[in-house]
Amino acid sequence: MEKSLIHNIFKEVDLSEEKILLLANHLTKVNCKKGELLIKQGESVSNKYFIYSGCLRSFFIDEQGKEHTLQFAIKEWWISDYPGYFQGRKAIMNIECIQDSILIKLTKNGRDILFNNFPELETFFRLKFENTIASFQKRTIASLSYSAKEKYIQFVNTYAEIEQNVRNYHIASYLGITKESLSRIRKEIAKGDS
Amino acid sequence: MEKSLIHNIFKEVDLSEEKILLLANHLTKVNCKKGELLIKQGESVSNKYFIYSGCLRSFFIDEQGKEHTLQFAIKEWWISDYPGYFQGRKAIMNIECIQDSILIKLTKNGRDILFNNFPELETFFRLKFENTIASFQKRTIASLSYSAKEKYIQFVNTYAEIEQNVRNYHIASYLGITKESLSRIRKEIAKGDS
DNA sequence: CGGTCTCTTGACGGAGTTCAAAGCTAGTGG
DNA sequence: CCACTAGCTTTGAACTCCGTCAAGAGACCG
Repeated sequence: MEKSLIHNIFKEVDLSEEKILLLANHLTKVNCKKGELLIKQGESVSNKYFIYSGCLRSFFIDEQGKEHTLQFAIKEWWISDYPGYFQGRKAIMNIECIQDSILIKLTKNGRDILFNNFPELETFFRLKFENTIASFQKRTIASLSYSAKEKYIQFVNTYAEIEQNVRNYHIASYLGITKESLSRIRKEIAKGDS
Repeated sequence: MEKSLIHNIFKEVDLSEEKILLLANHLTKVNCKKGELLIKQGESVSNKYFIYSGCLRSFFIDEQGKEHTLQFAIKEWWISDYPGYFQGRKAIMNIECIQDSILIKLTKNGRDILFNNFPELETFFRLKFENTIASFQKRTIASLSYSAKEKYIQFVNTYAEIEQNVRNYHIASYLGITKESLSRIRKEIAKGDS
């Protein structure tokens, strides 16, 4: 894989030539078309993906067949089914490509090898994880405390770039409301702001 | 601090005498009475706590003065305000001792020193973080997909030990419902099971 | 154009909230 | 050992937000 991509992914890490080579051997570039499913609920999970460009989402289908979006991921984010990737379980969610995307794939094996040979990488991922956990805490607070309208406003403020790239009904399913409710909320906000 | 406690905290790590000493220098045992607040919303966050015995919870107070429980922590769990601890922000939540507890405190400084001198510890915490992230994903799925009754049943099944140690109104605020709703749900379940 | 996907609108229903009051329970002191 | 209190839980009635179902209006693409 190209060196420039590797620098793009591991911005915060000081990389020797040797380590770049090591990384290049364990990362794979993947082109992915809109609509493709990279991970499927119930199947085993081998990879984690870095988004170089494009947009993905993870979602869960419940017993009634309803979709619930867990996460959107745009450029420079990582995405996977974490119970599957970290704990070796079957995927509890799907990962879907919602725009043509260029991804960098890291397999579980590759990851183990890199962690064993490359302690800085462990620090790199630990820091990412800390930020992820902090974000999850904030999202949990939002979902416990805010009304549908407040959640939508916070979403737009926090993820303006994502909001422009995804369908409204995906946002609704991320916020835990129906597309009809979101439509009414948007109408109300438009009215109030004019 | 006692060596036995250190083994209890870092079960998965192979510890040399030297490293035990290093750990002992940076961990502090804290006795904490029911009702004490260890971290307060809006203040800075210096510590992370391992629960040796007892029970804590983290909660957030919204603009209307309502409490929302984010997490319970019982023995062998870690707890803190993560946006504060990881990212140096002011605490967005409170951490309250809900039973007389014995805690092990790890300061941010202590943590940095330990990470620099002790790579295995970085691995130890990375693995903890991975599990935390996987749990957050599962909780997010639950909060998006399940009815109040289903969430309560899942909570009882997953955290039976916690359920016996905390007040119902704390559980209600963890599930995102009112104490009255939880009371009605419990009544319904009791009726249905008999 | 014609079809499919997305967003909007309306009427109705239901899960959960709110507010107020009463019933429990456990701890405290006489 | 009982009485009192404070904190917790339960119950009821009215209300509200959001979901459901169904239909229509745009928008996009071959």
